[in-house]
Amino acid sequence: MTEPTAPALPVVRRLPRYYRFFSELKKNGVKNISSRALSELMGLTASQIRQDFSVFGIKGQQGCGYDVTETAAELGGILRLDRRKKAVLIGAGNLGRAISEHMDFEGKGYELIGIFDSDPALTGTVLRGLNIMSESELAAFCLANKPEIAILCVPTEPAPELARLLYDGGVRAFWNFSHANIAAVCPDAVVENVHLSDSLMILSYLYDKNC
Amino acid sequence: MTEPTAPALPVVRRLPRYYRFFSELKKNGVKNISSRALSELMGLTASQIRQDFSVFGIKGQQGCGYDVTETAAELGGILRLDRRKKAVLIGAGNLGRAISEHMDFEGKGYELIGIFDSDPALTGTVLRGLNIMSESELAAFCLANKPEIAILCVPTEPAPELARLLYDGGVRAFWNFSHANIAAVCPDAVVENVHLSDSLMILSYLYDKNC
DNA sequence: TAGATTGTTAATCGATTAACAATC
DNA sequence: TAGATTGTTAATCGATTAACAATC
Repeated sequence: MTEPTAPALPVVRRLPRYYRFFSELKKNGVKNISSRALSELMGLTASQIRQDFSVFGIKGQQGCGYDVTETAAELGGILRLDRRKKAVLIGAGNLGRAISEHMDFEGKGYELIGIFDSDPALTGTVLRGLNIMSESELAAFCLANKPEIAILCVPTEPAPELARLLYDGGVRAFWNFSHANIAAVCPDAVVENVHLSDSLMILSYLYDKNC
Repeated sequence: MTEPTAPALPVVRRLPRYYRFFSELKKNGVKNISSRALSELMGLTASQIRQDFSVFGIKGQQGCGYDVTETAAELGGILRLDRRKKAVLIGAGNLGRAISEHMDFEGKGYELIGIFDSDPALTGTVLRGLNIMSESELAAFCLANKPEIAILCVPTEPAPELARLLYDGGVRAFWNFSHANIAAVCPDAVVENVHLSDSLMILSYLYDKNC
């Protein structure tokens, strides 16, 4: 009896993009699309699309492709955008403020329930309709409100300790903008890293190569 | 006579991380490190590190590993962090403001020389020491100042047109935070996409799978 | 029915890992 | 010299692509 293997990460990482394209097609009133037509739109091979979809049991119909509305809903369901997730944001500096005001959390099932910062000057000021709290209140807040996900917009140095505090408060998912190794201090938590500076360095490399 | 093949993209994407680790080691006064010790630090295999380094001609010494200072410098050179690059930022909303104030551009060789926004209310206000300009001034600014790189912090809809304007003004590299397909309208430009919302959706998937 | 297109299996391609002779 | 560790080649593993029978 073999365990059903989890979908490969490269496939998972393509899901949000599929979701975006199907949402867009739906908005444009497109009813069906073949893997062939979608492949041209997305710059993938039709084979890969069919292969990816089969991993998640997304079914089309021979002769007329995939139902746009149905597939969009399935992709959203696989990504669990419907599932309600309570989130806290740690760090209300430039990045934290931008993330809190720029992202469409609700559209992805996230509910931002608390914002924390170590700077006393920020405590009590309002961001996205929430009073910024002191990091000293974090542990008690977690116990009382049970957030599941934390967004780490703090510098690399304080990040591991804060992550551990959140972990001990029950948080098991981190959206990590720092360079700290969160996985190392939070076993069996999931960590999605966003390394903006790495991305900018890669651009520098690619640009120069291109010249 | 075969063309020397360009380094594979997965290897290139690991370079900034190597650079960060070597910079850190250097800061900590570490003189040498073996691929084995580094592999444990970074969570990679020693084989992969040696393989990656050999792609870029980074040499160690049998018996005592890689010279930290030297390797850090080589990695920085490969990433062209030394090379001066003039950049413009398009879009001074939440995200644009955060990026402009949060990122260490100088440390990566970037010089932010202009910020643009379509909102007349923002025109003339100061951000990172620069007067925000109207997008109507963009074409003339490019002709006069020759930026090489643009940071796109605008919504998806206006992004392609703005990118094309920049492209016509000589910009050949885009750090793209929108969902627009910039490559489609800017042939032979390099595009590094940052899709924050995709990242947040992946976290949602991974978290739920983990439960 | 005939044409289009899926779902899946097999083939290919590329990336990672293992092994080891060379050598500091 | 002996031990450690590289640089590189060969083996393995995994992901992508091609092919095609099934079928709407």
